[in-house]
Amino acid sequence: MASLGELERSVMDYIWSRDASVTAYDVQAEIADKSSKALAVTTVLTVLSRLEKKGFVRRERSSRPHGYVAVSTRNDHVASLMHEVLGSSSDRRAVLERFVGQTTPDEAAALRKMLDGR
Amino acid sequence: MASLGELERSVMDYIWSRDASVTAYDVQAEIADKSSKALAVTTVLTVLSRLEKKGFVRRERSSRPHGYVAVSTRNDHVASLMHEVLGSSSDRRAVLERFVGQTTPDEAAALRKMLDGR
DNA sequence: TTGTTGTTCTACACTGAGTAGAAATGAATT
DNA sequence: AATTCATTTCTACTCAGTGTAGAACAACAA
Repeated sequence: MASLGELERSVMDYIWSRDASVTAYDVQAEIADKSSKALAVTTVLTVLSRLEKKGFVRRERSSRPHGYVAVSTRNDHVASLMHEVLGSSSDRRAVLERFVGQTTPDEAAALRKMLDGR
Repeated sequence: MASLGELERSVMDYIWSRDASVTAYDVQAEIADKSSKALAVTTVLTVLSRLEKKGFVRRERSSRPHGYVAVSTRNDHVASLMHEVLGSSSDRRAVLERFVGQTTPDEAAALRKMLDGR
């Protein structure tokens, strides 16, 4: 799976935090705000293009400053990543064993409740 | 957390599969065998050094062809990775929800059993 | 048609990872 | 001790990915 650089991640974090579509200028402003880093808008556009290529965002070419939206939610993405990591193992059971073993008690409880739902 | 390149991963896979310590020559032979890729032993040594620096292996300098052992088991490592990914989220519950949602029925059953153990 | 705003193309620098030779080191043997 | 062979370290090259942005191009409004 394609992974993200630091700036790419920042951009995705912002896009994930908004559910409407955002423009390069929005992103630029946000980065300037959060990290006191003044990026050229072309830089942001390059990053957004790469994110589109990697399948993280979809671009709306209809509106004039193009709008960008996340393809999947952040939570779905993280969950997928977890499954991907898990899948890299030959013994999934054993890994899950370790995984729940390293889990806090209330998270374990939450997990149990979720599983009961199914 | 430090991640692994493709060759680094192959090397770790091999080291994880053996529980005794291995030498650069062992690794070299294994790679040659598995991937029909003839690597110089210095290449393997470089990779092993990097893995040591990243904390994935420990080096035994006592024996003459140095021995290398994995610092943690593969399963522990994968489980840690999963926790790391999960930790990158702001809403752990929500992610876990998605995670168990994407789980096969028998894996869910296994999970339930593990949780009952605690 | 011209100016303005937004987008694409191209390019450069930096880092991590794959790769390995040259040089240095350690150990065994004569 | 000097020599030789195995092993390790140092250094260096390449390539891809990412951060970065200017120059060139396209779309639109006045």
